[in-house]
Amino acid sequence: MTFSEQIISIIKRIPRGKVATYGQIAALAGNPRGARAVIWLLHSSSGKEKLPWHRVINGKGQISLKPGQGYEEQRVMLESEGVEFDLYGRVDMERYRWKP
DNA sequence: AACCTGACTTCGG
DNA sequence: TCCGAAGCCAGGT
Repeated sequence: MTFSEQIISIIKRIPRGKVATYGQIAALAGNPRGARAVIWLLHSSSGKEKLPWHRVINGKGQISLKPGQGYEEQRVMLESEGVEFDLYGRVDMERYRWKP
């Protein structure tokens, strides 16, 4: 299994209504420092691999996409799964973080 | 092989 | 708790 394949399979395991951080995924794939590599993968494979990319957010518990660049879409996707956002667009990690 | 990019993370002030 | 700087990874050019 290559690092990239690990990332793909891991993201596919994230259950509905839960979210994971880039760093968390990288760590599960065996590379605690590979958060940025995860980003690259989402860019290259989110379309063809049918990944639940919307369940991946940053460590602060918020969506990293900019409004008009996919932010709204991701937020709607998550809310439709039951994930709630506060006034600052952050989610309660203690409650929604995916714990494998 | 060097350099750049990207939806990050961590640490110090 | 918030902001900026520095560090890190994989793939493409």
